[in-house]
Amino acid sequence: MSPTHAPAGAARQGSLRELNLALVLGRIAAADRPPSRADLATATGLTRATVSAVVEDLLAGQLVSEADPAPRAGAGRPARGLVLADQGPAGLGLEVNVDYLTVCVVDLAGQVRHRTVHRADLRPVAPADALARLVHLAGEARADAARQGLTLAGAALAVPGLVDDAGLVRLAPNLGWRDVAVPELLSGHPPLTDQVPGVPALVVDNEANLAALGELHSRPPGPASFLHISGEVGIGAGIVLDGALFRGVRGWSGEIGHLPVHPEGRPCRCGGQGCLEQYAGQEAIVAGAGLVRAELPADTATARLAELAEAGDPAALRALHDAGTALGVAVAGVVNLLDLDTVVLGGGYAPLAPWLCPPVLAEIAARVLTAAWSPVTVRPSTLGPEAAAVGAAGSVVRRIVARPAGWLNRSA
Amino acid sequence: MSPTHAPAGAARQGSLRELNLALVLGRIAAADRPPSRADLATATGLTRATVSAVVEDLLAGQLVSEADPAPRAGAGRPARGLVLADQGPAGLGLEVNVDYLTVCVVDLAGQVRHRTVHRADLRPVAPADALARLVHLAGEARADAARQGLTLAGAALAVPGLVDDAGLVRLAPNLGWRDVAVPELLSGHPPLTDQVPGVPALVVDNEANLAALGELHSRPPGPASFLHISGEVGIGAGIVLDGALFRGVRGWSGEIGHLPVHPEGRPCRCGGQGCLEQYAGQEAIVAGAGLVRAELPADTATARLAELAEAGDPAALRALHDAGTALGVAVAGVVNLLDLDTVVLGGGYAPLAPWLCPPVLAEIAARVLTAAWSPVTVRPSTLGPEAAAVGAAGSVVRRIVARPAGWLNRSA
DNA sequence: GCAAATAATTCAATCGCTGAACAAATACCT
DNA sequence: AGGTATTTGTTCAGCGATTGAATTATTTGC
Repeated sequence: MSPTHAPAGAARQGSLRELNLALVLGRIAAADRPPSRADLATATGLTRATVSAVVEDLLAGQLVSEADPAPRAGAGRPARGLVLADQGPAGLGLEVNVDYLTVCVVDLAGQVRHRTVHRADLRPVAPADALARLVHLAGEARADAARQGLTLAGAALAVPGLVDDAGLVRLAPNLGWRDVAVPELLSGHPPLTDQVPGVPALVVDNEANLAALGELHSRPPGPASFLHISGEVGIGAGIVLDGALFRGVRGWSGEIGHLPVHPEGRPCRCGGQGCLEQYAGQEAIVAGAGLVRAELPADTATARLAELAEAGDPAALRALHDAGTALGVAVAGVVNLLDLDTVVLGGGYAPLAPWLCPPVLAEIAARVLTAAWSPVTVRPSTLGPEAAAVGAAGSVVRRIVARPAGWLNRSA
Repeated sequence: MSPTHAPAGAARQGSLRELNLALVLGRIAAADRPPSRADLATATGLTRATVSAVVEDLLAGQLVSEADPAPRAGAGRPARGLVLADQGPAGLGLEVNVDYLTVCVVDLAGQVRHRTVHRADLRPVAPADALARLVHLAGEARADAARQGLTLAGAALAVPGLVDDAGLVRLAPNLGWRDVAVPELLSGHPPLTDQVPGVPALVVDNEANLAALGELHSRPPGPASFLHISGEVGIGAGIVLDGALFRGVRGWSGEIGHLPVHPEGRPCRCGGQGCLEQYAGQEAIVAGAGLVRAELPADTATARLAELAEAGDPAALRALHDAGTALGVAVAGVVNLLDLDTVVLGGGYAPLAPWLCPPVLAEIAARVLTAAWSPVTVRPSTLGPEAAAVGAAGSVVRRIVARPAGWLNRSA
């Protein structure tokens, strides 16, 4: 079952065009300046004739459009720049979290073209009702997208929990969800998006995974391999290796919160002992800072911590240092194992990064075998709290960019 | 820098044939019975005409050969079975370790066609001299291969240490090597193998990585994602994800030996504290069992431990249990992070597996969040102590199977 | 206003896959 | 024993996609 990089299927005549469509479109997407057909020809190694034919297909399919001629020095016929279309396919990103619902639409270029955040405590809400609200918001988003000339080609939903390949949410502890079959609950509602071959109608994935994807495709493009840690009540990690999210054998990778950092330490609700979550989770930091969590709305806990730390509160500083140290121990292990050079602190960790990074870096320096030769960067996420929803929508459009043939053949 | 799965280069006319050569050859390699051209056509989705043309190329290039017609029930013209050629390209595998040198030749089918083990204490030998001995053994291997109709198409060298992309051994502590530029030291010697386009003349890699590759390609084929742990004096891991070795950003992945298992515990020679190696490395087990390591040749320490454990020696059993527990803590963290379902104990751990597996499994059961839904298998390596050399040679032939066009175009 | 330069398109040639017809070789049936 | 059904493998015209050279298009510099 492991042909080791052998091509997936038969290479027929049409595969050539599919590959070159993806190649050319990928170059247009990756370029920092609208390239001309001639630029693309030299960049890809194809002839200008082929590039022209490929671009014609892409133009007809509303995947790219011609930009105004970029000013260029020297003689010669001016080039016509090609950019990703701002009309055409777009991705729908959804997120259910403890205290908000988010819906957003991202176009091919990665621009957020629509965004709704609906604040509400979702814990007492039944999953079916929460999803119904989401469907309503998604309907509005779709209408707004249509007004802007965008077609929703697929959707992705971020959930703070363990998700199955089939979209079954096995366990989302902080949301109180257990064995929630999302596709099934959605089957009574109108479809969220149009149907496009090669693009799944709805992908359900872990919030941390999708946030990592958002980071991967943010501008400027991040590194191809990194660890993205979302610190909320639980701690999740998205692992991006060689430009692709690594989901694990069953799609449950990234449970860094249950990495043992003190094997004989505090018992954890997972049944283990000394898990990272017990030392660097939101509750642990809040308690360490002497705050009473019950008095704080969940979404303001980290803001309050940042305030206190900013003001020099010793208990808060101490709590953040301890959490950073525990996090650093776990991260050092991961870096030793995977040889990553970048760690991104996201979610609730992002605003606390100024206080978390130093102890994390200290542990890395002390514990990573190769730290002397290859420095490890630890930095906060560049995306805001909606990273997961944006990453979800982005994963849809990245799929179209990576394999545009499906979109182009949608009506045929 | 992250085109996210975009094809590497331009898809020209010839790419089609290259892809289909790889597709068909991969099927032949993966089949458990010699397939006919018709079988391949249905399996790949290509037409029989195309398969015939592709197979003709493969036959001409000595990559496959026709087997005697396999007996088949029913009417019809008998099929001609296709098997990987036992003459043609082969891979050269080399290993330098503390107390032996190994050279072996593996053919396309994965059969070991030549093997030499040269026992000697390599620690007092200068790297250049050790490599010179290896070159001599490789020359004999090449001659033997030629007598068997095999052409060496590339070589891979396993080293117990951190290796650079360029073949620079940064650090091999137990061997006493530091910044050894292997390709440079070899440049004065005659070439180890023939030159084949697309196959590097010599790959230098970590022993644990290559042992994991050996496991991946062993018969019967293992899972596509697993963790292979080589327990020697140091502890190294090879991480195989989706059928490919994950080498990390700089090629230094797998340093599981320095995963912190007791962050405030015993100091480690890496500068950290409480690294796994201090609790589950060979020295720790030997000391825990009350043995004096200096009195044992390095290569007999594990054999002696296994003897004692077999005999029920309490100190040995206790030492193995403690080591297994520490190993289990580390493995549980890795499984939580990567969601792997198989862990292979190799190297010095293989003979000790009967005593190590139970505590490892116990820690996994207690600490892995998803253990209830997805059992994790922990088993000893099926390959012997020469796993790394065999894996090294195998990596060469797998590369040819994965991209046969290079071999076929070698003379053109 | 003309030549040089660069961009993009057109077109015959070529390569490799497809699909159908055909040839080859065996088992089953009468 | 002979004929038919069945399956394997090959041959060949057709076609889609890329190539490379020639051609057209559009601008700068002299």
